[in-house]
Amino acid sequence: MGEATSRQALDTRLRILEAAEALFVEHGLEATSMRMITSAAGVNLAAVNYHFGTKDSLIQEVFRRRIAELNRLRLLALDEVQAAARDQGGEVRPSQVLTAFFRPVLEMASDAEHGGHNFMRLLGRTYTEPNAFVRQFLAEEYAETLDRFMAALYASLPGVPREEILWRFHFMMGATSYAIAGTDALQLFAGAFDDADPSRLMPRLMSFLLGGLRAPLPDFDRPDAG
Amino acid sequence: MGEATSRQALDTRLRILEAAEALFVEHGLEATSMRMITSAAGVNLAAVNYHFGTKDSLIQEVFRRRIAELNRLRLLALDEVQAAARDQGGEVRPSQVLTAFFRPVLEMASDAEHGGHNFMRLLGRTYTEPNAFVRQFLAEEYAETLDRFMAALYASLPGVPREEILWRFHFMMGATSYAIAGTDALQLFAGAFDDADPSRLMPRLMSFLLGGLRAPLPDFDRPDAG
DNA sequence: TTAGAATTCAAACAAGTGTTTGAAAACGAC
DNA sequence: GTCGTTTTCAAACACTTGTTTGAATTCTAA
Repeated sequence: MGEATSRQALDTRLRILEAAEALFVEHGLEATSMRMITSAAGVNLAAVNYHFGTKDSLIQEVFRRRIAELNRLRLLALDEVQAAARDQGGEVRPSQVLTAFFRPVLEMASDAEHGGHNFMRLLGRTYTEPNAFVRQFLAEEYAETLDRFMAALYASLPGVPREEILWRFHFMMGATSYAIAGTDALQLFAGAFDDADPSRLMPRLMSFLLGGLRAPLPDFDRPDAG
Repeated sequence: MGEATSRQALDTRLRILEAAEALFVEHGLEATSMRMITSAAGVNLAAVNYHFGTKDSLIQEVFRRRIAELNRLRLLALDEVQAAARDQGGEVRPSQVLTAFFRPVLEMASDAEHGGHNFMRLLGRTYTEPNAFVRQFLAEEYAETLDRFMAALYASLPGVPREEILWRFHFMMGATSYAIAGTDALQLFAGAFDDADPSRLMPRLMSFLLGGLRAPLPDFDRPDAG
């Protein structure tokens, strides 16, 4: 773009990003071709390469802008609960840390107006994405945010082995990923989710996550104990 | 194959299936080409089309044979706990239902000898697979097993709304999927899993899942309650 | 050993892939 | 209006994709 970028050029860039995002959700990264993207966006085929360089760079940009916003909201929420705890001389509770991390995801996922809705369905499955460069890039984007949240979670659960907290946080991300995907992706339970009200998803998921986090620690000598 | 199938032809079929499985795990379904499969299997390019028809049929067969075995083990385990409960005049406990469903997955995933190890990593992410025909096919393969397990879980949790049990089971599948993927796939928590002993994964996951299943039901009027 | 089916193989097929090119058009500042 | 830059466009590039073909080979059963 260089020095001057016309309004129309910005528009083209944006149309490509949003068309790509929607198609990535629907068909996956590999199965979405440049021609599918450009024709959906109503722009010339060469526009992607002109504005983004390569398809991989476009993929990267699709993820980058949404994750940046998502992590901004997460860290803002964490700042707030930590400040409130300091003011009251108390400690941040584990549930507050979880809420700060997972609420922004669900809110973006259930927000039909902005494009976040589509994207969150994409993000959930990208964690296990085979494409190496996507994985690498995603890990980098997440690193700082995860560090801060894990530190907060460790502090809120003194005495609990960090290894266990880490694993449980990992499990929680899986549950959340399916929570988002399940609202409109594959229906393994065909037509079974009668009550798929997105506003009820958050409390549903939060009570499950908290239950899992607070569960008795595993006894490695009695593996089947429940 | 028709009337006679030579030992060598069966061998070719099997080599293709196993090469395809390994490559699907590593690169994904779309990104794995016929030529990658046949050269990894050491067979001619046309062999896939000869033995399986199309690439999609091959994909289907890769999933079918593993899922069939997985669900066989699951239903066997469920039969056992249900028979034991009948003999003792008691009821099946929720933890027993969960163990019957999730233990076979983790056992196949941690079994390095048979090919199940690779496959489970693939299965976890296929639940959110964009490819429509794969989703459709997977839902069919799972239908009967899921019906029996959900019925058992409902029976073991009288008084709990089925809608909530369904959602929680859905969350559990997500947590399990990440549990398997996380042991060797993307390391969002870079190098953080010091203790990735597969034999400890089962108790770790089970205590988390049970904690989530037993969590207080969500209060839709106080969404943030924890 | 021989007839017939099953399987393998090299080569080619049409269609689709991401990317590049160079000319045409649209733009913003003077 | 003019100049120089930015952006669009149609066309082509080299390459990969899944699949098909027909001949050569291997197997099985009589």
